Amino acid sequence: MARAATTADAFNAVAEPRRREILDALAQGERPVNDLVELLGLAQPHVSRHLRVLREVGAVDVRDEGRQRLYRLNPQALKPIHDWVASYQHLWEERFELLEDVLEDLKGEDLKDQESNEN
Amino acid sequence: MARAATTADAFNAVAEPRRREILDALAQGERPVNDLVELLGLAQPHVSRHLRVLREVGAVDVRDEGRQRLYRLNPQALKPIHDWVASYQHLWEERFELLEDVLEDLKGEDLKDQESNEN
DNA sequence: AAATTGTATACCCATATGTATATGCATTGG
DNA sequence: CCAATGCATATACATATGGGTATACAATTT
Repeated sequence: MARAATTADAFNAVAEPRRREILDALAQGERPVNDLVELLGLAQPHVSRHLRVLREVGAVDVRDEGRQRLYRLNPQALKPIHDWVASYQHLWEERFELLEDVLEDLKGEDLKDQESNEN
Repeated sequence: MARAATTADAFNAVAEPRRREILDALAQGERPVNDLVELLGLAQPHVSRHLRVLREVGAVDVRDEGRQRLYRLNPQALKPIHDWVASYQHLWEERFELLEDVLEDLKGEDLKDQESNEN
């Protein structure tokens, strides 16, 4: 077996820096292909290919407008990635959590002043 | 040019599901290779290879303990990924934010007559 | 020292990458 | 209806993946 296809999932699709650039560009709004060609400095066929990959994993949507194809970001496709890394976030922020634990303990010992505050 | 090396950065390293599994396992604590072999149901050489990739991108650290090698998660290596996706988070949560705004407005205007909800 | 255990590395293979280049196919303009 | 424009797809190529299997190496046990 070879490496998983770039179209296998968002993780693979987004591993390619150019595709991240494309998504970054589309985060600012819908764009035709040639806009991206200029922005990335890549040949048009390459951009089209990258867009195809992104489309296949649902990271972008297309819309036909005359002879242009307008690509639009579909951010929800990135959510699985976020969900996965987010579960690690507390690990690199452990120090803060420990601090919070301490504060929690302190609060527990004399919490007669406050009762509810949400964040 | 072929696809970027899996060792190019955390994005590429983590695109492989088995490597994510390994990290998930290590999130619960230091483990020797054979533990992971059993956990993943892969051949030992493959696990060693995956660990090498993860080591090269700094996602894991190793420690020698007798004839075992204990691998440990280094969560900070995942931070760049988190930082990148996090910048998109507000986009897929926009709907909720808008909804919250609306609710806020409704509450402000007449907060006695409110029970319908949207989907 | 020899045997055993725990890992790492070497080699083979099929696959699919990303870039390059050329071509195909709509849509719009004359 | 023909040319031009905006994209997509087809083909060619070097690379390196992940899995398999065999082997090498280090530490411990005997």
